[in-house]
Amino acid sequence: MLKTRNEARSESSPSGPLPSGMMGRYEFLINRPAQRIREITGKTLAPLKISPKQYGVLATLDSEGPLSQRDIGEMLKIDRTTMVTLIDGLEGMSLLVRDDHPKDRRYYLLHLTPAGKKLYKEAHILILKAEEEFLRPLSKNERQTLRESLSKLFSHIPRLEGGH
Amino acid sequence: MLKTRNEARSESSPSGPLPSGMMGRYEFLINRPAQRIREITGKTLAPLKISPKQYGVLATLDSEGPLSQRDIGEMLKIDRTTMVTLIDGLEGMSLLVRDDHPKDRRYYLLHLTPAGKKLYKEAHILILKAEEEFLRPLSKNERQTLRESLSKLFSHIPRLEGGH
DNA sequence: TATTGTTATACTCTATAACTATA
DNA sequence: TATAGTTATAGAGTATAACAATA
Repeated sequence: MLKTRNEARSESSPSGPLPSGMMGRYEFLINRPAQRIREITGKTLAPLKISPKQYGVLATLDSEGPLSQRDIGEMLKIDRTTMVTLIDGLEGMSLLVRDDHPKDRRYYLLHLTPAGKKLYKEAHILILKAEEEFLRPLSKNERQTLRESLSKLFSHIPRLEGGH
Repeated sequence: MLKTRNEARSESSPSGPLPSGMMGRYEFLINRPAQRIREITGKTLAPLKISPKQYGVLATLDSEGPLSQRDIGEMLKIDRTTMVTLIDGLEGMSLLVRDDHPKDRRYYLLHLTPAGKKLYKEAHILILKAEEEFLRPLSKNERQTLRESLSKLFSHIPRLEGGH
């Protein structure tokens, strides 16, 4: 009996034996690659001591900053209370500063420090390598088509679904 | 200032303003749709009082059963200890039974009860509707291409990455 | 009264360690 | 010594509620 199972395991796909009843399910097909790229991204960024979410904050400030914590949270779909810890970490590493807003003292204007911009650039290069590793099974054409389909799915997700 | 932000929010995509620095990142593009289909699937199955993971167990047993808890866990990448609670729930709803294995008393052979098969069929229909809702932005061709690309990514994920 | 940021707390999900019974 | 299942526990991640300062 053990032998039977080992035979089934022996030389199938790298992911091991898969239930045929699940192979057609999009939720199944999309979630494991999603988990996989989260893993790869997390490991890739680990040497820089930032998390994938923190990379997202840096990238957002680099392209859109300065922004308030709320603004970033809305863009990246990260809760206000989660943002606090995230920004605390980045501020502690001197990658960004919390500037007072001149007109409305309720919120900050976050912007990257020179060190923050520098680290973001390094992180960006690592992220591209992580993507390359993730996408390795796909041709250039397949990658482009995948990106377009994911973008369509992404942009049709309603905001505030069960929201705050 | 608030006005500026509200303008930026006013009539963009349903997902709201997005950071241009993140729009090209596959991790970003894949994870939100992945989270979205988890949400849809969870809500869709809620009336049947089963979770998406439990649906996975039912589907796996329907197509591959009988199996041990370990077998199912390996196929669906669910930890042994998580399996216990999952199976407890399904057994409590009389959707499956834990039969003793005739040769090796260390493990069970799980198989669906008639009620389990019936509920699985109902759940399957709901799942197809959930997928339809999720995939609505894509044409038939795009859906097929997406499935193929995700399948390739899926099947190239190495087993036991940081594993047990 | 509403909003930004903060803190404390709770909850969900999952994994780790230790145990049992079997092999 | 190894494996299937179980239990208790701990951890990561995130959300909820209440609060302070400000508008």
